[in-house]
Amino acid sequence: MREVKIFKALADPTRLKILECIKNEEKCICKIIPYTGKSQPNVSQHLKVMKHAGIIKERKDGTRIMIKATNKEIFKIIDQVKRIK
Amino acid sequence: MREVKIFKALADPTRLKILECIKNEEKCICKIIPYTGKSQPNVSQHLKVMKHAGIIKERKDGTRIMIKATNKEIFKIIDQVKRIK
DNA sequence: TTTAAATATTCTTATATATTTATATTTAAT
DNA sequence: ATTAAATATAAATATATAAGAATATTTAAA
Repeated sequence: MREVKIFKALADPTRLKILECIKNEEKCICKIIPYTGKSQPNVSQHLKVMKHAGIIKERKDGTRIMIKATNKEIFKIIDQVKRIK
Repeated sequence: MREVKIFKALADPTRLKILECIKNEEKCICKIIPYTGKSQPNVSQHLKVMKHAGIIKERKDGTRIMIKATNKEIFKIIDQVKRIK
């Protein structure tokens, strides 16, 4: 069930923070790490979860890896959930 | 973080099935149980999770408890996630 | 007021997930 | 070729969540 995988990917504060960080522009992982306040391996794991759910994708830029949302629709969904009720 | 709680409430196949069951009409828990194919205590726990997230509410009708979504917006959100990408 | 139906709670176990620490890999520049 | 920066992986641990089994509670009706 793909929906479940997507909802799970969104059901974590650190991952929502990462998405917030890449909401307006593609970002290097090295920028995402300090934004979340978490360790590098921890952020790496969270990115993996979102990658497997298909909600983010990456692009190599030398040593750096740039992350962006696969589909901007995901931000609308998050906003709708925030506004609910 | 209320969003996280809502996403967690949606991140489970049994709970999505329960929501699907009450999508069009308020339903008695006794109808929801066979629909999910899970045990009564298990369904009771899942309902509790969704109640605490604020996405469903209940109404007593004699011995029965009728369940419905607090806000129909939740179904739109689920549909959007299903259609993503 | 006892009984049966519907539902909740508690306890236990199994599994999944998040986090940390340590180490490995990759790439570009020297 | 070596090194440094960026990132990934692995292993260990802690915590959360799901599910089953047993029992308790509530309510209406007999």
